[in-house]
Amino acid sequence: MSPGRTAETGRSGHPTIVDVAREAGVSKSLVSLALRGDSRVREEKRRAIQRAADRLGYRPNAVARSLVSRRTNVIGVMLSDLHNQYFVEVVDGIESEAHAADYRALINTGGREAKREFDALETLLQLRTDGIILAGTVLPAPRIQAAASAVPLVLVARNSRSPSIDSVANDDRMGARIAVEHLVSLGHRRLAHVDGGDGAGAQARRRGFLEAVRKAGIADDAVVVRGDYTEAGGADGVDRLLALGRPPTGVFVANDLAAVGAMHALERNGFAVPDDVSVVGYDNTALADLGHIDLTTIDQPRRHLGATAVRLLIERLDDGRRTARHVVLPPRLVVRGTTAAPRRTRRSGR
Amino acid sequence: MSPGRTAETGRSGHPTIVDVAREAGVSKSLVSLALRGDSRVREEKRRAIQRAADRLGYRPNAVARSLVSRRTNVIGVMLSDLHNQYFVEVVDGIESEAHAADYRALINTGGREAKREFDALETLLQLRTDGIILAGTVLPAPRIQAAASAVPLVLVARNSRSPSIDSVANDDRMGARIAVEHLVSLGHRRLAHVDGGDGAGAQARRRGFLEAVRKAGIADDAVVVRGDYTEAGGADGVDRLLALGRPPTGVFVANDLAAVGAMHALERNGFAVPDDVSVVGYDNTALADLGHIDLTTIDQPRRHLGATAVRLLIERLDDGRRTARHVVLPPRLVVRGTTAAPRRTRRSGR
DNA sequence: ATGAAAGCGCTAACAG
DNA sequence: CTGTTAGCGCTTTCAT
Repeated sequence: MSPGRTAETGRSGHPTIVDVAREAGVSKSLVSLALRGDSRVREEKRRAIQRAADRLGYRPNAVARSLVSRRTNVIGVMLSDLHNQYFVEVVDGIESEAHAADYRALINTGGREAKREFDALETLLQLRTDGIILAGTVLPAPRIQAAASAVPLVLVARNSRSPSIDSVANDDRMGARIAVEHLVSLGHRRLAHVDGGDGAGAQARRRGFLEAVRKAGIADDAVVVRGDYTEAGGADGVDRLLALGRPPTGVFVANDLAAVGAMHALERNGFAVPDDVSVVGYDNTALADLGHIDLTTIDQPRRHLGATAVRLLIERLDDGRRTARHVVLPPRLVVRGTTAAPRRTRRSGR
Repeated sequence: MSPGRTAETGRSGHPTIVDVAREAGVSKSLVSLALRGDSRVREEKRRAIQRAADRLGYRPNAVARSLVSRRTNVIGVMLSDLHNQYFVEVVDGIESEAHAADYRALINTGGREAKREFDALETLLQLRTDGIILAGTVLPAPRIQAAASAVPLVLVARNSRSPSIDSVANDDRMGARIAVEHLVSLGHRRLAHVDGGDGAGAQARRRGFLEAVRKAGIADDAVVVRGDYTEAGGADGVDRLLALGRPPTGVFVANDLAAVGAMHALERNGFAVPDDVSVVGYDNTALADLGHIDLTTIDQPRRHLGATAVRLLIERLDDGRRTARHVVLPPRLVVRGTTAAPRRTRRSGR
């Protein structure tokens, strides 16, 4: 059907470098050099070879190329969970940085199940990806350690206990402190934290909250209730909080999704946000930016997190770094409509 | 450091089949057979070889294996945009179905930019993935056609014009009809549609809306205004709608995100949802299920869409199908809190 | 049941 | 500048 499809192309269907060589009347090594733009091939020949390749619809076989060059030029990314909006932007950062360094990123997910995550990681390992990024994994440390001994590996959003593995994370403790400081500066003195249970970073956020209220001298009026990173977790946390009596005027919730649940529960119980209670979330996901929600939250530099992970890999791959690095990126406050001064403090005119 | 790391492992770092053969005192072909569980290898030998492999930490090199077997056992997935929650669940379906058929799925994204999508697709092609799934791509038809001539390929959420390419999609027209029928059955007679511009499936949804209002005999009171698949698009659409005067009592918005924007705009203009105006979205994303939002919407069987795409691929890969198939999956209504009978029709007691 | 040899498509010395 | 020769790590006849 298509023109120029007359040449034989081997039984695999795809034309190979040998087909191109025959078509152009040169040796296959010359084709190899020419196609990769080697300077010692005469321009005229190079063009002729390129034309022959185009005529045949030749496409380099990355598999064969990788086998001999011993590098795939791909960075494998194992994501625990794509449903978490958070990781999507991390991936953005990974892809653009990888692209800039002439690597491609290939993604895999494990759905927060150790077994599936293990398979996903193993796949990447067998594929001989040049480096691996593990984002938000629930894999046990020894497994990660073992993988890291076979290929450069960096952990995103999980502090590596073993100091030998590269990692890049957000400073969750600082983020929690910033949230509290914001509420305090608004005049709030009675604060609560609906925590993230044992989700990633939840412990650090809890600790940051505690530190900050202590520093502000309002620790006696502060309370932490259990929650998790889901909408229901946030709502339940608020219910638990309200059952304690003496409701706070400001609530810091472990993440945005839970904060939305918390707001809903608050309103259901007759508390207006932010008039009666101010709410601060964490992560600055797309959710927080919805007009309906308009949530004050703590932003993590997600794209930057992803880009940094790639850079760490490349430092090992191309620059020969051998010792581990642990990068911690600072979060930042994004003020929206769910925080305001507490009622009793507000001036009537405003 | 680690025990058993004394054996030589070739200069590439990873032990190979040859290392295992030497360690076990057999030939490399026997190792190859044994490791893949071939029945003509004596059980005793098989175990000895397996032990040798474990001792060395041998891990098969998928690159080498693919080169000779001419298959990679991977399905490449090019996703236009991970930010769209919609695709995430499609991926779930893809991954689980692929896994069940002993394939792995590797994902790539193109960010809705033709240039980047092209690169992503080319990467998958050079990697010689056994099949390719294109989900929500903006790539021009000829490009897709060309790729499809090199490898089995299926389109998700985009009807292939060229009847030679497999596709699986949602019946958007039917979905729109169902939305209208729901509103009509509630008693609404004055309907509007904030459309999705030229987003994927937007045209079909618009057409379905028009068909349904015609069939219900309320076409004269129906209006379509332009919007797009974003929150702002939905809000702007409502503004445009209200500017027309004579507001509708029911609005069908092109997707959930835009519906949220529409609701916000409606409320900003003093219309209560659903008391004054009912709103129906499309896609049934996680957003719609939030307590705060609680949006009536049309559900697409997303996981099923993804799983079907994999099945279509496998039919070609393993069952030798040669002619194209176009699968269309039916959507379904999910009633939540944003739809109710129009005010003037409601009985006072209720 | 096991081993020897050939070769997948490509790159990389090494010669001319 | 260009062609020849070896492999990369693995599977696969084909002998034994």
